[in-house]
Parts: sequence; structure tokens; C-alpha cells
Amino acid sequence: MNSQSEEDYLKALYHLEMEFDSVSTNSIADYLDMKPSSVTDMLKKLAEKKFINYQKYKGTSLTKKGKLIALSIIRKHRLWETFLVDKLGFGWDQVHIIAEQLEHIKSEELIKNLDNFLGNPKYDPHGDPIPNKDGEIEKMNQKLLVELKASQKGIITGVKKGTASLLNYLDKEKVKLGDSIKVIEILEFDGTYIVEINKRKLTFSEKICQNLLLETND
Amino acid sequence: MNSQSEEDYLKALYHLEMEFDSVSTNSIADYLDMKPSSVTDMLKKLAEKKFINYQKYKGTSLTKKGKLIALSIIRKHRLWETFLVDKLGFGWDQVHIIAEQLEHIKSEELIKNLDNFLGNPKYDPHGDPIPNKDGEIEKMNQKLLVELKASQKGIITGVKKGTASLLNYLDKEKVKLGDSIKVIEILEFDGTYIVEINKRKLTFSEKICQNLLLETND
DNA sequence: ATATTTTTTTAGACTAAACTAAAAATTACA
DNA sequence: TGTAATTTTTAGTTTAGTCTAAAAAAATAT
Ligand SMILES: [Mn+2]
Ligand SMILES: [Mn+2]
Ligand SMILES: [Mn+2]
Ligand SMILES: [Mn+2]
Repeated sequence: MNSQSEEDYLKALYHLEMEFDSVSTNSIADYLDMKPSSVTDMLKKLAEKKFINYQKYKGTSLTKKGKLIALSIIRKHRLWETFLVDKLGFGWDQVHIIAEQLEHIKSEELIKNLDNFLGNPKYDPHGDPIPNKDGEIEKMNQKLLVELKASQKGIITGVKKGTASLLNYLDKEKVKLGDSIKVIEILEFDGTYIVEINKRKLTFSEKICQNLLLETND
Repeated sequence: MNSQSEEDYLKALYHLEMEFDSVSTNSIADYLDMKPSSVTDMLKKLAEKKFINYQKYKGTSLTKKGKLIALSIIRKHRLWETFLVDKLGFGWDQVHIIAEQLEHIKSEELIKNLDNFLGNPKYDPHGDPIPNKDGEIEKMNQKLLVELKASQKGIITGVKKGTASLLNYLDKEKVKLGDSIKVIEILEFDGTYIVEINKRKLTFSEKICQNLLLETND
């Protein structure tokens, strides 16, 4: 059985590998808010367990085994987040810290039953795809709204990391994940987007457009 | 914030205080499957934090503060058990180990919302009362079936510790917690009880009667 | 190509929570 | 009441996971 700490490291490794092409000791330390020396210690242990490929001074990558564990933690995290929002009435922005604890509960049966109870959801409340029990995860064709030109369309799937307040704003504007969005016009002056969502015209600042994630069909 | 281990000790203390009038170091060690020396170490720490009254060689008791924490863990344990059975379809006998982990998740809001989601249940799936958020718990007027005489009545509230298989048996016989039970006849020869539950006559061995808990109205 | 800066690792320390073995206190009983 | 048995505590060890400070390696800049 893996410890909570090991699981958090593997998850961090996975997220960092997604975002950057090389994962350094310092980047892990930053991500987990720990000291690089602590990270080195843990990397040695994870390498010992064959969860990562690690050679000192050379950086790290998850092995197949390590990636599967990371994905199983992510699956649990996102299922619990879905539970908290859909069933317990939490807001989008409140669930992450709680799921950070719940993701470490050990019981295969629990997750199987939770998944069924939730109706086998494909996406979590932030629009992130939920890996299946075999660790398969949908690779999203994600774009930022700011990358679209006038008349292009997409489906709102989420917001960039660290912009929880944007979710709240969308909520207030009655914009939900899964809503279709179409660019009507882009103002040259300040990059403001005029878009249509649910037959309503809305105006989004450039900053919003830089943080709103869409799934597009190209 | 208290550690998982501290919480498990406080809960053990609470249960042992309920069952026996004095709580010894060895009884705690037995209960938690640990060595007495480990228990002594923890008792010192809990005394330091004013969760227990402890004087070496003199035994232990929970302070008001300690009892409140114990009850909050028990509340969480029983609410999670209720969730697992009522919502996720687990059986009575499967939920304890999982709740043993879930009870340590830290979030007031989570428990508040879970409680509402479950419809503010008063009893857990084993028939044990769920403490309220202020740590108030119903003192049950519990009896064993074997204590009843012919023609007396009660409501089935649970089974004694360590008799999970009895719950399964009751399940198979379509007997549920909350069902009313009336003693029809007690066979002198072997102490077998003939009882009526839901208009049906059932026969319970003496062993069953020694382990079946009822709420009575005396 | 060398020196400086940055990154990473090592060495050593600390805390929490467990353990074993031995000592001390308490309890039981002859 | 004194000895033996039992219970409890102490002393010292272990492991996991963190830290600080210093050393070593790698990357960058002159
Ligand atoms: Mn976590
Ligand atoms: Mn999420
Ligand atoms: Mn527990
Ligand atoms: Mn229970």
C-alpha cells in the first residue's frame, strides 16, 4: 500500500509531465510546497518502488506503473469532486481541498460504487476528464477562447488553473460547463470578445478569454 | 488539528468508557491492537493536550474536551456508514473498515452537507445513534432479546459487537433494523425464542437472543 | 575556458508513531 | 505480610517524512 505522501508525489509528477516536457526536482518542490531536499529523498523511494525513472541530476519521469497509480488517484479525486458538487451542493471552488483528502481513501469497491452512484460521469465539476478504472483518460482537444477567431465555435469545458473566481463569475452569468459558445465579434481596440451562449450575447474581456477553456472540433 | 492516530485513541477511550467503568492501558492496547508501551506514550500526549485525565498507574478518563472530539469522530463515522449503505448500496458488514478511514476527513462543511443529504439520520446502519453536531447522543434503553419475557415487545436496533454475521442472517430473513418484535413463547428446553416480526413467526436460538439488541419502552 | 550562479544531492537533525526489552509499580494470594 | 504475578512505565530503537546547511554537479555567463 502506498502512503498518502507517495500518492501526492505521483499525482504531482503526472500533472507536471502534462504541463511541461521535463520535470525537475525544484519544480516538484514548488508544486508541492516542499524543499528540494525532501523531494530528492522521495524520488529515491519512488524509484526504488519502480514508480519513476530517476537518475540523479537527470530529472524524472513516471513509469507505466507509476502513471497508473497517479491516474487512479486523479480518478478518485475527480469522482469525489463530482460527488461534492452534484450531491452535496458544494460550489466549484470549494471542493478541491476536500477531494485532496478523500482521494487517499483505500477501497476499490468504494470507488466502483461511487462511480455508479454518480452515473459514471465523464467530467469533473471543473470540466476535467475523469480517467476510467483502467487509467484511460480522454485527451482533450482544448483551446483557450482567445485562440478562436470570429464565427468559430466551441464547448466550454473549464478554466485555467488558479482562476477559481472566473468560475464564480460564469456561475453568476448563468454560464455552465458544457454550454456551447460562438464568437460573434472581436473588438480590435482591446481584444474584447462578443460571444453567444444559450442565445444570449455576452461580452468577455481579453483576460477572461485567456483563461476560458473550450473543446473545439478541429 | 489532531492526528488520525489521536482521533482513533479518543474514540477507543470513549467506547471503552461506555462498556467498562475503568479503562486500563492494557485494555486500550487490546482494543487498538497495539503494545501497552505505545499506549502509554499516546496517553501522555493526550493528557498534555487536556483531552484526558491521566496519572500514571492510575488509569484514564476523557475530559469534556476529549469526549467532544471523540463524539465528533463517532458522528462522522456513523454518517459515513449511513452514506455507504443508503446511497452506495454497501452491506451492513462492509462499511465499518471504510468508515474507519472516512471519519478522519477534515471539513465541518462536508459533514454538515452530508448530514443534510442523508436526511439527518438518527441511527446508523447498525442501529447505533448518531451524535448531533454538539456532541449530544441518545442514550438508548437497550436490552438484549434474551432479557425479554414472553409477550414483551421491542424494536430491533442492532446486534452486539463482533457479530456481523448475525446481521447477514437477519437480512436473509428479511428482518430489518427498526422492525418491531414480540416474544410469543420461550421454550424451556433450550431457551429458543419464538417471536413475531412483521406478522411472521420466527424461531431464534438462544445464541441469537444473546446478541440481538432491542429498544424497549420500560 | 574559467568563473559564477543555479540546481540538485548529501549529511545530519527532528518529530510522530510505532516497537522491544527491561525496570518499576501495583495487585493478588499464600 | 511478604512474595509472586501482572500491569504499566521507561529507555532506547525504528521508520516515514520532513527540514537546514553544506557539498557537489550542472548550467550560464564572462
Ligand atoms: Mn492528496
Ligand atoms: Mn477538478
Ligand atoms: Mn479511524
Ligand atoms: Mn456503526
